[in-house]
Order: sequence, then structure tokens, then C-alpha cells
Amino acid sequence: MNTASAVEPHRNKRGESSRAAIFGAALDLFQERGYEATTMRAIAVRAGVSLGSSYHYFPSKEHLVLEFYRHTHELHLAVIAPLLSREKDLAARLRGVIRAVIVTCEPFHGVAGSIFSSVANPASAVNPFGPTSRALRDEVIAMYAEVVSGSDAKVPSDLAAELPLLLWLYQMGILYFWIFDRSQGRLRTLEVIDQTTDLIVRLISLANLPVLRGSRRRALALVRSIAEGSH
Amino acid sequence: MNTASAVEPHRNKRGESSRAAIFGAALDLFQERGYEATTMRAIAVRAGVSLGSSYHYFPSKEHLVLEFYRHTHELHLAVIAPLLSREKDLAARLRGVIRAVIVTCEPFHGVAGSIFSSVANPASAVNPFGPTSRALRDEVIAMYAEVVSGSDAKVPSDLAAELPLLLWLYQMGILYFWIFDRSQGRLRTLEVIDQTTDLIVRLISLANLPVLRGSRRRALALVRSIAEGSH
DNA sequence: GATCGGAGTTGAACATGTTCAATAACACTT
DNA sequence: AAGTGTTATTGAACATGTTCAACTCCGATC
Repeated sequence: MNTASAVEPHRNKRGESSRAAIFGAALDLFQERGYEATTMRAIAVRAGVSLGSSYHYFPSKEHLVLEFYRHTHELHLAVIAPLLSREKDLAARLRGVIRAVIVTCEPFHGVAGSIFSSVANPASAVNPFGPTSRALRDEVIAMYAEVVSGSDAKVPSDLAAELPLLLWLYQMGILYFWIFDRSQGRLRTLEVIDQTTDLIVRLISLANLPVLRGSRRRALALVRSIAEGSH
Repeated sequence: MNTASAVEPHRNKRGESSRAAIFGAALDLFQERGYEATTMRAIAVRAGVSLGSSYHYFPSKEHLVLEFYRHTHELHLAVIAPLLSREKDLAARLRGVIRAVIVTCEPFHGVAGSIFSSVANPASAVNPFGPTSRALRDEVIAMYAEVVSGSDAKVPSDLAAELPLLLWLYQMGILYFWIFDRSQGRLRTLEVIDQTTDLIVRLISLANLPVLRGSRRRALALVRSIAEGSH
């Protein structure tokens, strides 16, 4: 059931504090120096453990990134909770949620670039499409399902089924843009978010037009077939 | 004018043969063992030079990947030349060109995954959006410009201006899908190519509909603003 | 042909992610 | 309290990308 516990057989011990110390040190150092400039040795030193101990809790440096994902995801969830219970307009919900993503990640803007390097590697443990990150991925997609279902927007059912997945992809695209964004206060990214969320919601409402129905069906069938291919 | 010669001050010498030997060895070994499993030492040995010599011609392992790009791009150009001069239907041109991409890259399917790791890193020399790969990127985009302009399709002029860039992005998306594709003969990717090229051409023809004109304008304005942001 | 500057070449040295066998600490049973 | 097996911890050893100072070789200039 719970893949996390299967992968991490760390039965409750006081040793959990070592794990927390290692992750905390990694988080600090990533922020201070960037991902690549942070050595496993430096992490171990700041955490007050030995180099080998770090590898006892995290099989690789990339697994620290995975934990980092989960960390920011939980921050994100906490931030958007009020919005999701208050706002019913789909465009506003989507805009707020995506804005919250980049606001939450902002402290790690400098790091994100080099992290994405590991992320894109299909062989990597932290690849968003891979099995290791499946649990987290499903949580994020579920969040977008709630963004849609909790709104008052009328979405064709076939589109509604795939929309959470598509929005998750959209979020990754925004994040990738954000990584390159060097504008003051990340205003460019915010602008792009406003424009694209608006566009997305508009296209959703157009999806029911007779002229578009055929293309919509075909596009969604394609999305479905691609999505199921990744088990 | 020519950035390549500015970056590579290797005045003509017989030493060019070393460069070729190193790249050839790298190409072979990448294919045989994959990118990460290929060590710079192994490349040097097979090329018959010393480790240090490899770094004289290629500042990093990633720069070998850049050369690899250029190599496959030129193969690709040669393959699609007949098609582009013969076929006038946009869908057929696009389908043929994209299919040729994955056919050309097929020998490197196993390698591509780990290569993409470096590629996605914004700080990397081989990042497609970065300055180092600009020359090659412009060539590829120019090729897609010819795919469109050489067809008999009627494309709204504002869309025509951005279409080559969008098709370049589309190609990268297909390549990323292809990397994950483990199906027999890469049939899944071929299927996705057929479906998506068809869909793209259909959407282009729909772009003139009055209901869509507003969204099209806004989407293209967005694309333009994003594209110019990267200088 | 002697000289000289720069390209070509070399291998040792370095930094760092990762592995591993050995040891210590702990929890739980008897 | 003794025993036992699992977890925690350690640091040395390894592999590999990269750097660098030294050296060689070629080609041009006088």
C-alpha cells in the first residue's frame, strides 16, 4: 500500500533525528551554495554525522532532491488551502495555485536550475515520470483535480478526466520558464502565469464548440493513450 | 560573425585529426555503453590520445554532446532534403521531418536519456535555450521555417512568424517522449507523431475561425514576448 | 638553418559522488 | 543481566570529470 515505507525501512528509532538533520543541512546548503556546489561531505559535516551516514538515509544525492520536492509540495498545499476553500472561479483558482507554486519555490530559485538537470534524466530516481516519484506525482495531480472539481466551471467530462494531468504538465512548464526568469521580482513569470491561466480557461470553455469537438476528442484520446503508457 | 570559430581557436593544423578521433571515439563509446558509462579516459584511450588532449579540444564532456547534436542535425538535414523538395502538403512534410528525426536518432536511443540530463540544465553548455547552442538552434528553427514556407498551406502571417519556433519546441517534446518509449520498433512514438502532426495542421487551419482569433492573437503575443525574453 | 611563439600533448593531482566492510549502539527476548 | 539480531555509524577506498604546469613539436620569421 504505502510505497514510502516499503522503500524506507527505517523503523522508528531516535535515528530519525539524524535523517532530519541531514535533510535540514542539505536544504540550507542547497540554498546557500546551490545544488552542485553542495558536497555530500559538507552536508554530513553540517548535520554532524559522517559521510557514510548520509548514504544510510539517502541512497544518493538525488534522493535528497526527492525529499526536497515533498517538502515544497507540503508548503504549497498549506499555502493554497484557504484559496481553494474560498474561491470558486476556475481561472482565479488556477492562477492562485500556480502563483503559489513559484512563490513557495522562490527561495530555491538559484538552486532549481541545477536540480532540473537530475530531474530530466529518465534514469534518475527523481524523474517526475519515473516510479520513484509516483506517490508525490499522484498527490500533485490529485491537487489539480481538486482545483478543477472545486470550481464552478463546466468542463466536458472527457476533458475533466485528463485535465489534472495536463495541468500538472503545465505547472512543470511554468517552473521551467521560471528557472530561466531573471526579471525583477520574477514579474515575467507572474505575467506569463496570468496570461496562460486565462488562456487555458478560455480554451476549456471553447472546447464544447462543434468545430472543435473533433479535435478535442482526438487530442484527449492521444493524451489518454500516452498517459496509460507510463503505467 | 561566426561564433564557432571564435569559440574554437584551433587554427588549421593536422591536429584536427586528433579532434576528429576524439569525437569519433566518443560517438562509438556513447553508442556502445551509454553516456554516463563512457569515461573520458576510455574516450582518450580509444582515440589514441591522452586524457589531457581530450580536454584540449572539448572543454568538457558536455561539449562532446554539443558536437553530437550537430552531427545528428546534419544527418537529419541530408535525410529530409528529398522530402522537402518533393512534398508540398504541410502535414506530410511535418510528419516526414519529425519521423526522420527519430529515425536518425534511433542508434542513440539508449544514450539519449542520460544525455537529456545535461541538456535540461540551464547552466549547462548544451542547454538548448542557452547561448552556446544558439547557432545550432537557429539552424533547426530555420529548417522548420522551410518546412512551413515550402508547403502549400495557408497560414495566418502572425502564426507563421512563430510557427517555426513552436515546431522546434514540439520536436523536443517528441524527442522526450521517444526517450521513454520502449515499444517494439518505437511504434508508439511513430503513432504519436502521426496523431500530433495531424492535429497540429488541423489546428492551424482552424486558427482563422472568428471564435478562435482572439485566443490566437493572445497566445501568439505571449509566445513572442517569451521568445524575445531569451535574447 | 636558428629562433621563437603558440598549438599539441602528457600524466599527475584534485574534488567529489558512491561503495563497503567493520564497528558501535540499540531494542527486544529469554 | 545476557544474548541476539537489526539499525546506526564510521572513514577509508574507489571511480571519474576536471585542472594544470610542464614538455614537445610544428611552422613561420629573420
